[in-house]
Amino acid sequence: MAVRPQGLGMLIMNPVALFILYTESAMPGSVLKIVPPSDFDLARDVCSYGYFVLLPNYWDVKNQTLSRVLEFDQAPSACVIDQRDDGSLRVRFDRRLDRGEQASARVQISRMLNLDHDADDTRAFHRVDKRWKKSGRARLFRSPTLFEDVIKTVTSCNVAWPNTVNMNRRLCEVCGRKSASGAYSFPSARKLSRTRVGTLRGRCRVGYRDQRIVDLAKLFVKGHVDERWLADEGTHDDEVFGFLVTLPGIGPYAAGNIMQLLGRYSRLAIDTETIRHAKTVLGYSGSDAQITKKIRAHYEPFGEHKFRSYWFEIWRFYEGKAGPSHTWERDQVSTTFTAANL
DNA sequence: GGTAGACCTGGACGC
DNA sequence: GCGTCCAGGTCTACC
Repeated sequence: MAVRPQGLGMLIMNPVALFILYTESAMPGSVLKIVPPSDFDLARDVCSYGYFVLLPNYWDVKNQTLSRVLEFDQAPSACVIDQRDDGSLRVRFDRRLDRGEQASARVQISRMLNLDHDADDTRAFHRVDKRWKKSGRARLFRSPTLFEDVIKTVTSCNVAWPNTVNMNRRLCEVCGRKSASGAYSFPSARKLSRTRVGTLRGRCRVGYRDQRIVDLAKLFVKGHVDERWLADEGTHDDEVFGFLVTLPGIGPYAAGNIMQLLGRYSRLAIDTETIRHAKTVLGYSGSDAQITKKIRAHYEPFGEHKFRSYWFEIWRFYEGKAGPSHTWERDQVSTTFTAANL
């Protein structure tokens, strides 16, 4: 990959740019090759959900690569992921990984890119909703860990999108660990379980979410959130939803969103954005309660896939306003992401 | 079961 | 530059 010249001023102003230049000009670390399912498309499948613009994720529009820092027991490591002409993924790290770390990296990347979701899953979705067959959309981007997905969801509740962007940036900068290339990881559950609520409020600006984030982290550390059970096909969606709403800071919207991040698409995550979508795109009117009822009826035919049908409708609306999502510059998207701003 | 108000931040707005 | 208002989902108290 070619080294792209960048000004020193940009490096000073933008630590992510520093990371990109470093990783593209000198990759002293491990390189992994991952063979994804045949229908996987890095640009389309990364740029499919808003979390791809939240730190520590960084989508490099020019190079069409995903960069971020992954957490390992000993030390974090930054990586850059690109897709080769043969469809395989190349993952370059900023330091050498031992065998255990390489195995962990594969698990984290597989979760993040939804690589367990194979072509059969895609076909099943497209049989129910043919609108996305041509584009191939079926996967939704997520985090390397369920914990990060849960915290990102909590930081997206009751705030405008720019605040969510800032909270995640500060969580990484204040509580994350620095990689060899200078970029920060997303803080682990263990780290946040030991972080003072005053730090979260004062430095990360998470507001009243401070205690809830610490409590959530403690639940993860103590093993009270069993991802294996939550992701198990034998566990009914109602059981998962019922458990999630017992977690601090998780209400009906957040639980519905976490369910899709677990690969369970049978429920909607209805928020003000959904209502806006229903009014402006679907043409519904009435009180919020009436509109919510219409929304549920509208997506009911999509059954087990209804969240994806709903989400890709919203995503198409955003792309209609702002262009293809793989061309969205993070700083631009940080301030103009919701339909209210588009 | 339904509803009202508090929680907290940051942007928009008026002065 | 300052003060005020508002949006956003969850939680708690109350009816």
